[in-house]
Amino acid sequence: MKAAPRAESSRLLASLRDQGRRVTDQRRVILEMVRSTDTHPTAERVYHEVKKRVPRVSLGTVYRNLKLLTEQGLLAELADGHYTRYDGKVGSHHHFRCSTCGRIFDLDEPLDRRLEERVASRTGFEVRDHRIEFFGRCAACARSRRPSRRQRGR
Amino acid sequence: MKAAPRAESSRLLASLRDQGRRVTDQRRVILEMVRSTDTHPTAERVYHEVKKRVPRVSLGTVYRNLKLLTEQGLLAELADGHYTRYDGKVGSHHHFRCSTCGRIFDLDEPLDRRLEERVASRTGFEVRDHRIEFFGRCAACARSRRPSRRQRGR
DNA sequence: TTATTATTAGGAGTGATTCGCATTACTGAC
DNA sequence: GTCAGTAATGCGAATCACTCCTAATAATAA
Repeated sequence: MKAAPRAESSRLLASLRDQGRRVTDQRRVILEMVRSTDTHPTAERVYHEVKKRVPRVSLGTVYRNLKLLTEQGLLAELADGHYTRYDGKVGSHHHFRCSTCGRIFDLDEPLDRRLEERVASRTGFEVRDHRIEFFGRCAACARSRRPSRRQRGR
Repeated sequence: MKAAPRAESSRLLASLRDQGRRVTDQRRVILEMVRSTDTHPTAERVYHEVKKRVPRVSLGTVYRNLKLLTEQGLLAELADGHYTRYDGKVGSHHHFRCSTCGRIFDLDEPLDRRLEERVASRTGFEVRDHRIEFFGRCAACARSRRPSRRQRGR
């Protein structure tokens, strides 16, 4: 887990306080945890990580706060079949999903807004955003011919 | 529901038979139902539609067959938060998701394979496919300012 | 410090999906 | 056509991610 962008997280949490919400340890640590990694963790995984710093935290609290933080735009959700994954990187970006090990990688491929305009003019829809999901095998899995680490794990 | 592409479905089911699976009414009707619509139905919705033609069908059978047909590549799955949706259009194509009414529309925007090559060369991953998801409001919802039909429905 | 009230822990509840198993019904061999 | 073998079904029970309820706790404002 990379160094947590604490200052940035504090600023974000301050915006919560302005809306009458409170800043608890649980809430702060959950936000920092998700923002400090690019592994798109599930709620269960966030729970286990947060528990290391806040041992009394409950799973329900993790779910509740992930939901709240997502609603507030501080986190993003990623539907992944059985689980919901959370993404600390809130701005538009693309993903690569390894079909062997199941990991999801961030890509820094630039967004092409012209795509949105084209779809908008062809369909008459209001297009606000788009996201590309690439599929295949990540470098590690391609090399080993076996799932490299955790298999389709959380 | 559009006219079902029966002949085509039969051909697909024949490929199942070659693998030692059997072609039952339930299986055939489920495949035809999903392939005959572009509404990306949930299992529950498939169940209700199929029941009209095969009244004794059970929900478990619908789930079992949707899964099987997906594994055989005759259908595709679409993770949609709470539900799994099914797509009878198996080839690569893009989607537009209306954030007001929740409907998912097929787009005929062409695939740009150069994107895949670019990601592959930048990351060292084996890129096999990609899919773009556009977000916004569909024409009907944009017009009415209210969810136009079923709200985030199945 | 105190009052107010959002938040929490923990457990019960929910809802989509899967599983187990007795029964049914394709299919191929005779 | 009959029969054996076995895939598939129906139905209820089980699973599992997630949400909800409630009494207890703790952040905040005065």
